[in-house]
Amino acid sequence: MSQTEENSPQPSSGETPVPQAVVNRLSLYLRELQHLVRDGNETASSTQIGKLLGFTDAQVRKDLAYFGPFGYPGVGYRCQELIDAIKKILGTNQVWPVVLIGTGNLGRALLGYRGFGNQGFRVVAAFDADAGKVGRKIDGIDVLPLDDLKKTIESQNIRIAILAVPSPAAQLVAEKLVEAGISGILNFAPVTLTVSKDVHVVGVDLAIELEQLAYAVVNRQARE
Amino acid sequence: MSQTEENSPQPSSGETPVPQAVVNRLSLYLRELQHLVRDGNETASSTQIGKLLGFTDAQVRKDLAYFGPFGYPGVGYRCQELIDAIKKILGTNQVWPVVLIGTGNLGRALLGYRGFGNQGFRVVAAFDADAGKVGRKIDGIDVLPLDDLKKTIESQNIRIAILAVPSPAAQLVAEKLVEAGISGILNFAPVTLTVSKDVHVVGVDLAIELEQLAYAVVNRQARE
DNA sequence: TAGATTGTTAATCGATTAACAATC
DNA sequence: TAGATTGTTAATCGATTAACAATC
Repeated sequence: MSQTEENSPQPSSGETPVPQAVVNRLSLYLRELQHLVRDGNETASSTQIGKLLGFTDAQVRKDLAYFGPFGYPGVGYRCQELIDAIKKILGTNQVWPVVLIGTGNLGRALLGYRGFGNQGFRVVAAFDADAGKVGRKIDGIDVLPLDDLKKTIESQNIRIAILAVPSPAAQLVAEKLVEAGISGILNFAPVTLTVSKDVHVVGVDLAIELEQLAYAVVNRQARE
Repeated sequence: MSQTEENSPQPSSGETPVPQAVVNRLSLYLRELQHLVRDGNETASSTQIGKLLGFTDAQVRKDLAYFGPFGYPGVGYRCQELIDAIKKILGTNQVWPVVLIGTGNLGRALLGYRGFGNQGFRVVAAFDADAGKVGRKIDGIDVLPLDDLKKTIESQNIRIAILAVPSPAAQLVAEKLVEAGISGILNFAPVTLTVSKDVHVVGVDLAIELEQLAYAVVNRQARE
């Protein structure tokens, strides 16, 4: 843990803030670079990276340059070095303990999801309002009662929560999370959460993702 | 089914294409309007809708106006009417049959997810490469062998697939889907899929979503 | 009518791309 | 050195916001 902002390579406050779109692509660069390393590549140029992701080379360079001069003229970017740099920027060079609320269908799947661990996140506890589910272990993780939320979050200094409860409960649970000191919520309930400005919410609405596909298919837009 | 583009209210090709960001927000408007109706609201103004979602009133009006003059000056938008209009635009005024590939942790959770049905999607079949899983029924849906993919997709005229297979298999399965005639893929594998330009891919990478949260938390950006 | 709210135009703001000197 | 590729500036492009006449 210890996700403090000390010695982070982000532009210090006061400078141009990094656009959200850039931070999003940063995660994609990271993922792609990890694949490149796995395939045995030592370096990659902005053109190569861009081709893989469908971006222009200029965009790749500009995005990365927000955070520092990582590239080597004439050579490109050293993959592993850039991976380490991006992880540090995103804060995933260390492991974040996270809690999961809601052990329904989706919650249980998320508990078993291996992708989190690979990228610097570890679900340390699960919570459920249903007394019948409390006390179980799912994929080795204890299911605790909601009453233990604050205690757990405070004692383990947890900053991020995954919210996978039914829609009608989402707002209330979100408020409990904030009250317990959480600063980031990954919300799977298809509702807009209202939280104070210093709490960050990323929403994943599976139906919305399908709707976007439906629209694209109906309008048969060829990409590019 | 019959997701043809006949009598859709989208701007006919040749006119200004609607920005992707607008289509994304359209889904959010839909979701919010459905909540408003559930709460007994007959009409809503652009200011109200914007407040709920954190957008300006001007943006709400401009977004909606891409698709037609849905509002009533002095009154606002009639919620149910706008819901119906947006559904038609997105293509979800009819039910889309979809297939799911991969019945691991995540795949099974998606099979049980109720949110799809509410929004115009129905999973009609699941597929798995593992012969041991084939033949089962999960949440009432048959698990079929990958060999049946093309047959199923063609016979039921399926356009959209949900891909929840392990990363190493994703690209290959995606190619099979495209070969079978799929035009839209909701991809949960943390890889960039390479498909022909007329196939649409929406990616959901759960680790990336958490990374975005981590960045926001580390940089403790107050929103707004 | 007066009040509310739309659709739309013009102004602003921000993000992407192209181009190129600097670098290895 | 020649070739490749960066970081960055300026130009372009697109999206958001403000303002307001038109409408109910």
